[in-house]
Amino acid sequence: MSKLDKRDEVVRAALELIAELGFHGAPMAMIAERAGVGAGTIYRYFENKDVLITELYREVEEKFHAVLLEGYSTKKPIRERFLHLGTGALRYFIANPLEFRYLEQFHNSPFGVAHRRDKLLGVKEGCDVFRELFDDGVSQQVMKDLPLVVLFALAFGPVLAVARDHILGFVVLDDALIALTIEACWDGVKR
Amino acid sequence: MSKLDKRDEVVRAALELIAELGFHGAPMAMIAERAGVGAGTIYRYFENKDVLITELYREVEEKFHAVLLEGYSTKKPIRERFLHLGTGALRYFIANPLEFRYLEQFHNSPFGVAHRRDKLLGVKEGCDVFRELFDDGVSQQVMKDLPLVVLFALAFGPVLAVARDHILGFVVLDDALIALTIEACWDGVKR
DNA sequence: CCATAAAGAATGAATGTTCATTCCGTTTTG
DNA sequence: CAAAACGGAATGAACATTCATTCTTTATGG
Repeated sequence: MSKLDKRDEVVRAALELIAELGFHGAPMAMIAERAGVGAGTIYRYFENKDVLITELYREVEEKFHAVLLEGYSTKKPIRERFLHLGTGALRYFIANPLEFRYLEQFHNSPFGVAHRRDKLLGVKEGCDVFRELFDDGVSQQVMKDLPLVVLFALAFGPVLAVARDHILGFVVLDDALIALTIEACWDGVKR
Repeated sequence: MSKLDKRDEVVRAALELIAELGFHGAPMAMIAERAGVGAGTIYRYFENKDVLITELYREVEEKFHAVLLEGYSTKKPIRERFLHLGTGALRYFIANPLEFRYLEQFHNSPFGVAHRRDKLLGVKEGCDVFRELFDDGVSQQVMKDLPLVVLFALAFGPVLAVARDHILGFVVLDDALIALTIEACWDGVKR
């Protein structure tokens, strides 16, 4: 196994175990075993568990943003852009439950709050796509005149909630239902 | 301090510390100290930490439901009922940030998933108020014809999201903004 | 009404466990 | 062969829980 393979195995194992068991349910020894690696080896690639967690978050988020922005254009009309991002996000979460659960774990943790603060105050790439969409929507009078944060909640609160419910098996979201759900989110933000 | 006082102090301390620091950031010793009580004393009232956590959840949820149902009547029109529950919930969360954070902690934990499953399958009092509202809304063709779970997500996903943002200081929700937010949620579920 | 004993409650130091991290002998690589 | 990578036992800190002891309340008898 090459050097990079090992790092990847650690990251994969951490994703699987933390998504399923949470940060505190997934000890380093367990991650090492799942990765087929000695416990000490993890520390050759990550200074400590916090760094592993944060780095893994970065990778998961980056991959998510990349997929989301495929075929996205700020030239298209607001509504179309909104539906693109909404269905894209929901589809992605459903297709990648481990990533979704990991992102949720991260957001509902001390890590998450700090990170969120950075995102809203400073400018983090990926976030400005949303900010831009909502800014445009408001200034073009297509969306309700509400604070950015509220529009964000109206748009993505339901997406996260249904993704969770789908992954936990409380509902089955097929393509038709995904489309209807995102349309309903649009009804929430549109003027 | 009487017997009941001591139990109450433990519950209060646990609420404060767990809301702020999470289940894993709030050791029993710390809860005991904050409660002004010996570490062993907690175990006279709660078999172990899990029981304390679950029992505290029960109490917090019960209080929340009681407040929510003040002045609520299933006789009123759907929209009015929806706005009552929505604004009621949002106001309550904003006025009681500790309770809100605690509920969030609980939901995003292994405890929470089991609890949620029970709620959706079996019938837990308090939950049927929502179920009934959405059932009525759909059958009277006032709401979109979507699965209960999706309607629930559309209605309360945004409420939880903005409550979180308000409590973390990312937005200030006054009465006017609360009303606008819940109206927007209504736009999401209404036909 | 007091003295005394029994029961109940409370305490916090001690225990055992779990875990992140380190250390050092071994293996692989270049 | 030297250097880097690796493994996994060893270490020490943090934590939930226990339990022998102390304190408080209540009951009893004179």
